[in-house]
Amino acid sequence: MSAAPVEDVISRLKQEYPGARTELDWETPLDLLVATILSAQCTDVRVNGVTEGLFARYRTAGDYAAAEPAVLEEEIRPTGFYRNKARSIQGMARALLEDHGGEVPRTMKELVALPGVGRKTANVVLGDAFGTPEGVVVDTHVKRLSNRLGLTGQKDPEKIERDLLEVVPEEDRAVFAHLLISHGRRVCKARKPDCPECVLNHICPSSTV
DNA sequence: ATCCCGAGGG
DNA sequence: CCCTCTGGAT
Repeated sequence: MSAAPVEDVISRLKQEYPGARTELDWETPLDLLVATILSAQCTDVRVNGVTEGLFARYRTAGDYAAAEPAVLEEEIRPTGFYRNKARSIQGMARALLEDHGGEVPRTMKELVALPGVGRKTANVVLGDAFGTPEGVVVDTHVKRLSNRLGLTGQKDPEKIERDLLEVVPEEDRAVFAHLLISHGRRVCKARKPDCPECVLNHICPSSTV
């Protein structure tokens, strides 16, 4: 079967998940930036469990920069990759202090220049914290569902993003990832996709029903 | 054994 | 392109 029409995918998922948004807990752009760094290869439920206490203690870039590395490592340990993530957070925080007056920058170019921040994290911050998406968030769910739906045949996240930018309307850029992530977690799961319960099963080239 | 809102280095 | 980094759930 050919690729699912992206406008149908979006409209049906909007009906299914009205008000879909990030399920990471955050108050400030810095919170979201840290939470997104912590979310690598980790469920958002686990990230939220860690950030609940973390964000109460670390309110500014200076707080992260001043932390004892071993202490921060222990505080974020349950999210996995804790040494790399602690290094990323502290390097990112120092770069904010040195180059951006302690504030989170608002452009893709500046965000991806921060240690530990790639396009995925930058797209999350731009789309969700600032409401000015420059691209499309491609995480493990967006990657999997975009391939199953035939919206791309690529495996590399940057190539997937290029394909998606061509077909996803600009006004839906930010919500698109949240729709696919919501659906990916509840129905179009990695191990056992629940095709009989999927609202896209009639237009999905990978549907088993 | 596989997967979870990845990034950096080789 | 590949590999590594890490822990916890399923």
